[in-house]
Amino acid sequence: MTEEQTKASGKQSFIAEARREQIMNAAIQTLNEIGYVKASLAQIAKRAGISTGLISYHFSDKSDLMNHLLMNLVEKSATYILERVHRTETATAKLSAFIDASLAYQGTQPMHFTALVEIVFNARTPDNTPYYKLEDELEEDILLCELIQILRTGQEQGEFGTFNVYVMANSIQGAIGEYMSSSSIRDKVDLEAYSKELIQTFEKATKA
Amino acid sequence: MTEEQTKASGKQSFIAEARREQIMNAAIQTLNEIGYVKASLAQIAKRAGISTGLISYHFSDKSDLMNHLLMNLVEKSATYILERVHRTETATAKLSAFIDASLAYQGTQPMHFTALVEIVFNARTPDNTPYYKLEDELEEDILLCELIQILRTGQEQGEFGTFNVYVMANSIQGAIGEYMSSSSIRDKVDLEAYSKELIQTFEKATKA
Amino acid sequence: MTEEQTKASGKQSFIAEARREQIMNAAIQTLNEIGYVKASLAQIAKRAGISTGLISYHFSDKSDLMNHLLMNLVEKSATYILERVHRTETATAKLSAFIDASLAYQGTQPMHFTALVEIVFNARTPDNTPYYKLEDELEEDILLCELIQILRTGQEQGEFGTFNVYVMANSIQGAIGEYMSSSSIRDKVDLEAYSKELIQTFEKATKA
Amino acid sequence: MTEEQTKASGKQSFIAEARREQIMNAAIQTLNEIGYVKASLAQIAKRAGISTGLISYHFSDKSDLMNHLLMNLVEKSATYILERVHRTETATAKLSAFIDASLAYQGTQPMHFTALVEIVFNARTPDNTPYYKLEDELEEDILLCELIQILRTGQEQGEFGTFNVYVMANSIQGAIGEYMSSSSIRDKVDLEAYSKELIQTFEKATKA
DNA sequence: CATGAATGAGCATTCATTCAT
DNA sequence: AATGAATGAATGCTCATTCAT
Repeated sequence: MTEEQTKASGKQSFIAEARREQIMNAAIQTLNEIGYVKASLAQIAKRAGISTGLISYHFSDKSDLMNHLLMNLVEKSATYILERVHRTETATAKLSAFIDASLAYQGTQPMHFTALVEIVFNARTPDNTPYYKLEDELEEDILLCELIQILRTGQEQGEFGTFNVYVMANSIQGAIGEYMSSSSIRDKVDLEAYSKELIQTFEKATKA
Repeated sequence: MTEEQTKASGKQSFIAEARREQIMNAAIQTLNEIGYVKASLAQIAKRAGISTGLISYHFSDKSDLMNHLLMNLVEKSATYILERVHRTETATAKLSAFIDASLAYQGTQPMHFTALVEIVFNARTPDNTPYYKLEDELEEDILLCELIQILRTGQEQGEFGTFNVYVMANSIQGAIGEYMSSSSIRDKVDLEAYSKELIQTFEKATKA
Repeated sequence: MTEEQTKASGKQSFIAEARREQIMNAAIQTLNEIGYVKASLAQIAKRAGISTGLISYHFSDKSDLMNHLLMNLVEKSATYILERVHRTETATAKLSAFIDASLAYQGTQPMHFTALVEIVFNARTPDNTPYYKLEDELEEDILLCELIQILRTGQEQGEFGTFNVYVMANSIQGAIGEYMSSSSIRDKVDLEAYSKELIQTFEKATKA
Repeated sequence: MTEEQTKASGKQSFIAEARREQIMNAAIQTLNEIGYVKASLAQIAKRAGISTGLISYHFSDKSDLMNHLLMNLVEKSATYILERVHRTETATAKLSAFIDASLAYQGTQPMHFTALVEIVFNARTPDNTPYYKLEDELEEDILLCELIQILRTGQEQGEFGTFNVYVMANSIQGAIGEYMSSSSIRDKVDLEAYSKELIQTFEKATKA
């Protein structure tokens, strides 16, 4: 590749990348406003202020768009959470940070979380397997691995007692996710209080 | 109403009810196979072996069908779980029974659970509010109330320590639900083991 | 045919005739409320308080129902108008009576007139010729013939001047019909005043 | 707007406008051939040689298409008639011109007239009020106003006698319209003869 | 890179009609 | 005589996608 071509393609992919970003943001907005079922390319295009065809130009498919968006959302949330977890030292502190950061991210980016839920619970692979039954190569991968690692380390270093790390990790994730899915709990307990309570709950559950 | 009329209308509504049941079963199957987004009336009719128009004859709407199905599924699971909970006496036993029965129901009726999830996470009210952000008048209502009641009674009778019952109830439901949504945990831990571990986890978390 | 059979079939056709009458009345109501396009058998049945199938039982076809209704309406209006025309003697008086009775009938039976208009301007023969372009065997037949006869007699007896009787008859009918089709004129001139004016107009137009 | 933009948008809307025109012409043809009731988008599309979806692309609705067509037809006929009326001077001449031009237009554009009748007598507002009971903002508006104005001026200037202008105008329009609706008169009297007779009829009826 | 035009398949729904009861 | 159940075709409409410009 010549230098000129590099420049050219560099510029093009910059523009293209900006456009893709714009489309994905419009998709997030659309998913929040009308949900996955009604989130047609036309609706997304309308919110992006562009033509429908342009989405097809930048993404090979509707599912391609949704996959890219999903990866994007997963990556952002994982980055946010892991960054806060890695600042701490002990397993107990890491666990607290994990719970706190997970909930905090959902609180600061509720549109991102809703979009993620809409995709995970609606999108399916070409052979009709739903994403929520796959959960490989997704957030769960990275974040669940981290969580398992924290629990395992805590057990090895005597901070935590004995329990099945997979079950515990799964429970923690379920408890975190449930807060966002259920509005009834959000009406009764605010995010900060929920976070504190959850940390206490799992400190008791994990302690030696 | 004369006896004859009773017979006649009884038979008629029996036929109609049987057909509605058949359609709802086909809908469960369809939701499992291809998901809510693709679950068109045509697809459901195909699986029921009937014409599309007949669904419209028995249900005023597609949303009417889905709402009836949702209520049906919620009712069945609640009946199953509560029946097992009510057999026990102490709060601790009730909590164990609740967790165990919830997981057992999902284990014996995985298609029902998937269908329920598909509806809750995809259906929306006419003003576009997703069902999963409503969560009133749903399973959560009855079962969550029961769970909260168990926790509160346990605290009053000194079986459980102090914690926010709403947060704890929510965490328990999240931990239970996560097992069905995540196939990675099901590959590593079987239902019975998961149930035992989860009971231990929340016994520790709730104990005085 | 034995006497018994006669009785029986007489009773049957009496019941049947009553039912047909009921269905046609429901059809009139339906045509007034929602118009020909939306006047489905289901809508008519709903207003008659019977099942859809019963209409199909009593009328071979939807067009059969509409044809019977049309004939019925035409007959009723013709009877009403001709009865009043025949009471008078001179051509001038007959013409006045014709105009007055035509408008009076529309005034006393506006639902009948609307139903008639809805059918005439919407129904079509199997080969797609619209009824309003046929106008044979219809009201126009009987009433137009009468009108032409009145005009012709008037000319022969020197009451009227020379003019093309077909054109004059057509104009009179158009002027009468327009009053019911156009709400703007009904808002400005009431039925009685319109009738008087119209009579004067055509007295001037026809006089020797 | 720059010159380029003008050109571009001009060309684009030209293509779109041509397509809309084509669709409306196909609709006229369809209304003539099979009538309003059967004039589905599919039938119109078939006659236009395009896909059904393209009609939905260019018109928001079926009623939108019909409304645009109606306005189009009304405008064309009004332009034709008024242009001929405005060429004359006296009220008597204007009245003759009005009658003659109205019939002539129907004679040269019989498909347009039929299409107009089909729409007016079948289309309904969203609240089910038929167009023929509205008759505001329609042909009647412009042409009826002109007709009333002619009659009023004729009376003021002593050309015409005393009569209710609304009733006379309504009668004239009824007499004109009836010629097109009734094939029996068309079989007996040709357009030109009818026109002459009608002019004479209303000259007598209006004269001082 | 971007658009608007266009397609054809699919959607939920309604329809006239038939038929067993 | 009358019903409710059932069908299959047709309706208006939206969709993801393609393509010339």
